[in-house]
Amino acid sequence: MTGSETGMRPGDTATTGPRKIRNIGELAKIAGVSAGTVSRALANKSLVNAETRERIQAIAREHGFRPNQMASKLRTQRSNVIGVVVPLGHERSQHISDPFFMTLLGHLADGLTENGFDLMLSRVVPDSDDWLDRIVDSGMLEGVLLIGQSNVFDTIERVAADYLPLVVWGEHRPGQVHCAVGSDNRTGGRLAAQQLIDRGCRRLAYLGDVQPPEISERYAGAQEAARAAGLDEIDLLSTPLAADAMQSAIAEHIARLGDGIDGIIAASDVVAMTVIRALADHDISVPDAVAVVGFDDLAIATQTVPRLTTVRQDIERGAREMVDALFKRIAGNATQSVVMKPELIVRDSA
Amino acid sequence: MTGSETGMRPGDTATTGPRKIRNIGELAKIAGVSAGTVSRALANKSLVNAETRERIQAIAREHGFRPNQMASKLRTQRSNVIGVVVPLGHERSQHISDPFFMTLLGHLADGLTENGFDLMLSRVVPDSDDWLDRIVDSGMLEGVLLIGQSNVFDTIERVAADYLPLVVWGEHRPGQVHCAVGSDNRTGGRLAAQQLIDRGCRRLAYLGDVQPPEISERYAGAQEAARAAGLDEIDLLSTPLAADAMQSAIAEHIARLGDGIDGIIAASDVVAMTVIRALADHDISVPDAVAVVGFDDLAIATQTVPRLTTVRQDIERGAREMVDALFKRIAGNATQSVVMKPELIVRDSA
DNA sequence: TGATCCGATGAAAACGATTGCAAGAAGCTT
DNA sequence: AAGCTTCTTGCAATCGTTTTCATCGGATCA
Repeated sequence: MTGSETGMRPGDTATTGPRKIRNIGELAKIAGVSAGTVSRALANKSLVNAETRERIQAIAREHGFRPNQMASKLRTQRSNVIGVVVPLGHERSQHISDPFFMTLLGHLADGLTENGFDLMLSRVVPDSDDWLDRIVDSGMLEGVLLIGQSNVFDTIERVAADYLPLVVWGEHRPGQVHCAVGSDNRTGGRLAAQQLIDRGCRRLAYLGDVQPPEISERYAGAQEAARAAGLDEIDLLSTPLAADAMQSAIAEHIARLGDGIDGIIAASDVVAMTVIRALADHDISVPDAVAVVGFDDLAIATQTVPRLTTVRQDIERGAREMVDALFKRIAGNATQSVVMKPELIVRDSA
Repeated sequence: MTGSETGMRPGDTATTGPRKIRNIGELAKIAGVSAGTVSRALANKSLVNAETRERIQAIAREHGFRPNQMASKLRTQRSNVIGVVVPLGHERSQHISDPFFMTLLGHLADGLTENGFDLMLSRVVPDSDDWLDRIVDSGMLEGVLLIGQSNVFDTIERVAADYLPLVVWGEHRPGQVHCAVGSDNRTGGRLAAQQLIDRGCRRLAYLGDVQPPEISERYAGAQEAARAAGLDEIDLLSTPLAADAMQSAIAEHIARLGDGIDGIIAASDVVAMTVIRALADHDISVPDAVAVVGFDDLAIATQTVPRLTTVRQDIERGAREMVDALFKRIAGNATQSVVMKPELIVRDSA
């Protein structure tokens, strides 16, 4: 591409030496003005004469000079950085490679960059109990987005009590302090179970880890539906959500499935996919012998064989809601939690 | 939920007022020492008397005070932040939700946090041609990891010429300036094709987007194997790598597959999975009628039906190599590119 | 003509930590 | 008792911007 052979910066002309400008003061000297003027010129403030402004910007461009952000952030007390934090409370290795999380992260990244914010990513193993405090008053972040409540709901509540610009993906419990964005998981769980019941399943099992509130609500919802239909209690086959551990756990569950289970509710699409794979290992046909419902409606849900019947969360909208709420809170206005209606998507697995 | 009603910070005692300490100077006043001493005490320097050090730390803990990072970073000229950048050159919407990328990102996050670095994530649509310059001399980053060369190889070369702490995931071309970590994609492509040839396939197709060097090398490698075996040229069925566009493109390719193609080489596992799904739509059995080989060996490769035969890249090791190389470069030592040997993993799809 | 006002610029004070240097106190040596 | 370390600590400069306030020339107004 242009200039790649000479190693020039994009704005370098052949005439000017590439001597680096280290700070606004040096540039000021070259331009024959004061540092203040340079600062204003580079920020495109109208206070400086249009002509000098352009001259200064030209010099900056030629030398590939960009003002030091750290100094700027320090002076203005605004970092334009949002922390996106994944608490790995119940599972050390989960999540960051989890497609659901990735999808959400992608949309968050879009929303934040559109608004001129950078995104600082942290995976945290919440040990010391002030993990969130450390993040919140590191002085680097304008706001924090938390992905999932994991098993640290109470910590979140405590911190949210004095820290406004915090928005969490997860469940909203009545009376909770922190602003959460998420789906109505209980309804979602009910939808999943109902679909199985409607297609004639009589004995259901739930595969997931009920530590995170989102997941346990889904289980509770499913349980409600089963009860309402006069079915037996839904078996809870506890399943870690981290990819590797999940796989073996599910394999075991399926291996000793036996006793007449004909419908499986999976805590997520990833679990559902793994379940289907495990069932295939035992030559159990889906959905004929056992029907399977997922949760999330990720991109992969349409790519499995058979395609997943699943409860859809609108992740893109969720990301938008999180970003919106965060900006309102940064501006100083509290916001309500957002609970989105989940939707059952019927495909082939149930 | 401890303390959530009173809004106390974790270390607050009941006796001290929760009056916030704003900076090191105020803390110094409270402790009856100078700011310098506080700074040293909080940094655990041995120069301060052990007793005063503890006293100062105790006060800090009580008031939940943490020194302002921006000021610290400005003064020390070290940010302890690494930029992880995804250039979306050829496809605006790809990647960040791409499981391969996510997996790599997860391992990078681990490697960086273990070393006490934060991770700043950017998706960039390289338009203005100084996108990378902007990132590199934003003054916020100690180093940059680039995920994928996309179609911006030349820009990377130009910037890498004067910016040492830059490591890229991707292909290493002979004589290239920038340090890349990646697989031997040509060999990988050859392995994939050879597997198909060995099991008797006679007419092969390649599904992928050949703009990114990694991908085009895989195609080239496959082509070599086909040629060596005396087969026809491998059809290149151009396929975008962004999830949504990919799906429809693949559906179309498969729909008019017809003419005797019996082996498909997919640019990635995600492509392979989508292909298998599309084949199922046409009741074409895998691997009997058409065999499919993927690339990456992601977690999903073992979960599909049938399981993917694929060319494995060791992503975890790749992340480690990237982080190691970056740290060496931050320390001022140039590093060589790392080209990892790919490995064929035979499962059920070919 | 003198009083205002305006637009453009410079000087200097923040922002909040870190750190080299110097100095004071103690302890030791001779 | 003078001279030397050895510890601790304070002072003040520094990192590089941003922004308030003052200034100054020139234009406008009465």
